[in-house]
Amino acid sequence: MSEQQNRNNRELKLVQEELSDQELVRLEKWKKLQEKGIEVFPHRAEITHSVYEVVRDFSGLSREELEAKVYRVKVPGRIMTIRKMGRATFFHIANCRSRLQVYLRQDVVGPENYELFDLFDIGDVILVDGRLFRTKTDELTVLAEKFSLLAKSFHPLPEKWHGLQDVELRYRKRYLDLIMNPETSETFRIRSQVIGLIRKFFDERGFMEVETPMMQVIPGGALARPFKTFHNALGIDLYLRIAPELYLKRLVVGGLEKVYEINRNFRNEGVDSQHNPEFTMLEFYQAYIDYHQLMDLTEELFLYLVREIHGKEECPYGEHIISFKRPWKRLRFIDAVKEFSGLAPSRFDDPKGLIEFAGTLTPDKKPTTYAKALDVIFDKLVKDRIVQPTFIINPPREISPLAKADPSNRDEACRFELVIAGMEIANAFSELTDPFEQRQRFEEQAAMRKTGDEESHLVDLDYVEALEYGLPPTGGEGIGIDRLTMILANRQSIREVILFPLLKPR
RNA sequence: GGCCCGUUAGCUCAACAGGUAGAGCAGCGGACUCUUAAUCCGCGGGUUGAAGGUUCGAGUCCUUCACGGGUCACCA
Repeated sequence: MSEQQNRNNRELKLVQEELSDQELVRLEKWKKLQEKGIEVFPHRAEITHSVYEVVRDFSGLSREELEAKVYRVKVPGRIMTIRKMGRATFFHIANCRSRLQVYLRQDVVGPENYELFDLFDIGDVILVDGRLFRTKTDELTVLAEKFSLLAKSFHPLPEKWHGLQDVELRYRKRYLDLIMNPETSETFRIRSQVIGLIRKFFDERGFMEVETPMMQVIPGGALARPFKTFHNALGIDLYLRIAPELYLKRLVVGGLEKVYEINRNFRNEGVDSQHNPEFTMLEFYQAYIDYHQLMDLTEELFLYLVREIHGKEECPYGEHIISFKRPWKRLRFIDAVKEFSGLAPSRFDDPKGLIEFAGTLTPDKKPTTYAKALDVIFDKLVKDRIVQPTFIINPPREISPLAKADPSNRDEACRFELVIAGMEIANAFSELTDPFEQRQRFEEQAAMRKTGDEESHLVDLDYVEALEYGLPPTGGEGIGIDRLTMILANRQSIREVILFPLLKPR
């Protein structure tokens, strides 16, 4: 049996079992194309430009320039619109970035080829071979001399004017979202830029990019519930990492004085517009600096990103304009709470009363200590009110088990959180390097765990042992890439900056 | 997990107070060689998310379930 017959006998069955009239029509067109001996899914295409490249490289040319010289292109793209007018047809092809008009004339391609185009649909990917010109309305257009099919599309595309609006469909079939909605591909282009620029920034400063375990025996470095899995051959429980922190600091002990990692973390917690179970984190560590120097470095990094991406030192976010001009506000945690919580100053002299008040804000998990009460108040009442980039410095030591205590006030940590648009974007500290103190802090955390605090830190003696070999003074910081991208791409939900956010299967 | 909202043609949306499920785009047929949300004439397309219930009659009211969005709780 020849390959051709084989193909014709293959059952025409799409994943979706009940087909609409439009899908049946497309299957019929596919059959007709095969009968004509046309390769519906060819192996390769000889192209000279992408749609984007045509638009980028030739938009500057005038009608006269395009007439004076022949600019020939072989450009692939997906058919997005078709306007047929008898023996001439205009249509647009697109890639994820740009659109290009094509002019098809019967007298140029011949009656047979012109008729063949009737078997092509909106959504098909085709190759157009022709020369560039400008229409009388001055639109850059390819006058097609040849065209061929690169892939048949068996389903109709969403509506051309409104695009794909259904949020659930946009996430489940992200490819349709990318085809139909230019804002979506623009968002992910920004995300890619953010990550590329971060690499450039740190590489230029002599940092080494590393990868540390995603599967860990003791999930440490943050306070969150982990995902659990099992390794068959070793017969041990493993956890997907909630943070790379403790491994990166082991590397600094090993003499890698400037390291960074951009990778996924996994936290088994709720899903909302700021949380996805897997999310991307940048963590970097630099020996011999403290958290004040980290603030300077952070300002430099963000300023670099926003300049490269937006060409200025600010960007819009929702109703706001976020300005990254230096220096950013540096506000002590306790002062932030006192200033923005709306509570009378005297209430902070009554720890018991404050703990009780904080308990009313989180009835499911009431704080037990003054430090935790302040943390709750900060989260519930303060964070949302901070819009411009602000370093919240020196939070309570008790909620910072991996940070150095401030020598001038042992109750505070040498740590900051960076808040922008009400979101925690970064978290950084002068790393706790004293193995004895680290062990004691772990044990305090273990005690809290016994009293039912599931999110206290686990004791990691292997890590303490690494500290016993000597970790030099080190500044370390984590930056949430998804949230950072939300800010820079002006998107209000984390699902808008993650290509395939977690959804329940249908 | 709690509460609120949503789910109608391939897509975007209508459908009063319970009374024959509609439009635009897309599709099909026809006209049209500079159109661009092309235009003009004609046609087809629905188990109204699922299952029950109330009613003479349910897209609409009630119950349960599924998925999604918002919000609160947990977390970054």
